[in-house]
Amino acid sequence: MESIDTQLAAQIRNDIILGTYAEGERLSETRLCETHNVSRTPVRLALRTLESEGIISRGEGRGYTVQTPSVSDILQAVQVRGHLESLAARLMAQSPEREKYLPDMAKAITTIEQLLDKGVIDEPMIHKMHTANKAFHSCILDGCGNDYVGFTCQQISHLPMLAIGSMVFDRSLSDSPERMERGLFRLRIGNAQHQVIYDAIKNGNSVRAEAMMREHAHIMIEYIQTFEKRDARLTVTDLIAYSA
Amino acid sequence: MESIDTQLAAQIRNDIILGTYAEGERLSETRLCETHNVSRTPVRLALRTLESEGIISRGEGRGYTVQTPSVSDILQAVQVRGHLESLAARLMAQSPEREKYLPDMAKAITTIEQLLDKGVIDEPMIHKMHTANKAFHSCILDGCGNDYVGFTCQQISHLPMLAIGSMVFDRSLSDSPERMERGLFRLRIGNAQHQVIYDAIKNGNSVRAEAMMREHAHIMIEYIQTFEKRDARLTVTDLIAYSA
DNA sequence: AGCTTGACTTTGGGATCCCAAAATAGCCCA
DNA sequence: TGGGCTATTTTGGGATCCCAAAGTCAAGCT
Repeated sequence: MESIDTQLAAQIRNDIILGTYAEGERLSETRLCETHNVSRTPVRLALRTLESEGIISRGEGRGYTVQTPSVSDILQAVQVRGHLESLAARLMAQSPEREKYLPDMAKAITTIEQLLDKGVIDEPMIHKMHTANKAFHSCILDGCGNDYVGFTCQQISHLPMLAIGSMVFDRSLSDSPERMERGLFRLRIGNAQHQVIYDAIKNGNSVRAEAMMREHAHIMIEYIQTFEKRDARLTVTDLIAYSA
Repeated sequence: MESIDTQLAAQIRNDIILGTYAEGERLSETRLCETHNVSRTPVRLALRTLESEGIISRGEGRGYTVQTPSVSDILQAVQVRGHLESLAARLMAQSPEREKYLPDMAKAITTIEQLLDKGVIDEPMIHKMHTANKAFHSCILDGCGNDYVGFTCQQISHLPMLAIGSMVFDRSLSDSPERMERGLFRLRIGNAQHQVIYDAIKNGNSVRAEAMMREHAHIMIEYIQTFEKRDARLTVTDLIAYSA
């Protein structure tokens, strides 16, 4: 059982990300107590947590002000995470202990390959893809030997699309076969990059590992930007619908 | 006036970093209440803060366990920060709004140059150096256009040597003139790198800006490693004494 | 009428209390 | 004597209370 303050933090975080509160709105402890039917103790702990996440901020005077993340914020955070992952890839390629993680990485690549060979993108497939992708990326963060890379990634992982191994799926691609094909193609490119990253890390080619991971991370940014082009009014809520 | 929980968090953090608590020690809320003569409310808030900083962790069961950072941890965190700063330098070189920060950066470089020309390293000089260095690095983090770079840097800035603009000074260098000269030489190299980074950012040369910032960050790591070579039993406390 | 000042209200920080879960220790039975 | 079960104590989560500081409003003064 999770403690109330953790749940509460999750709820409020969700509300903020989904835009329930207005940007810059001041939220008071007592109000949150009433709306969520809890006492002030867990509320205060939850607010403290959210403050450290940067989702709310304790400005001058009373009360916390809401900092609703925008699509542009998400893109920025994705860029930071990608950059950190590229460091992780480089470090792992130089780490003597990388052997331990290589089998899991290879397995993740194979799993993704098999999923793609089926040629369909549906909910269970997306879920399995996400699991395998997460496994692959976690291996690199864990195996790089620098705990702070993973730690700093964690610090922004509460944002939408920023959990480790998050992927973007165009939900509209099941509309037409050609779009589906395009979606699959993009995912195949992603997995080909996984393979290159894997080989580079295995062979100790740190420069190539870092460069390819950077490119790999860049794919998500570009993909999100295509969404923005398609719909200039893209919201964070839309993005969540696109993420796994 | 700072709230009690903030002070308390700072105190406990300090105690942990200085090694007052044993690694893996379980610290209980009630105990901290007695030792610091406060009630449990601020203690709980402080522990929450420290948990989000990764200095303590809430493992299985009761109580928090202390995670004393080691010299190796500091080195890892410095590496992460350096990598993030290299991203910031690249982004700033690509940002159209970088103009605004260029004068302050130039000024910081000039200030450091003038301080170095005096040829002495003493406390007030170190303090001024730190201020100017901090100004330079803050400009890049602020001017890169990606708020999350600075944010993630903040997340590890509670560790020793990881505040933005932290510098390393060999306290033993005032012993002999040749050591002093060597210290000055190292600082001059650092400022020369500042100049290169500044030029690269100004001219929009993002590749060079990133590469030079990476090199610049690497200097601190190497320097700390020379301390380790000199004294294999180097502690975090020693490091703090070396930092500005 | 506008400004100032003082009373009242709101709100957040801190302390204390209560309770449930967990750790511990002791006890009983095989 | 050892293993498992229960009783006791410890500890942390949540609620409530108190107080001081900040905000607000209104009345009085200029």
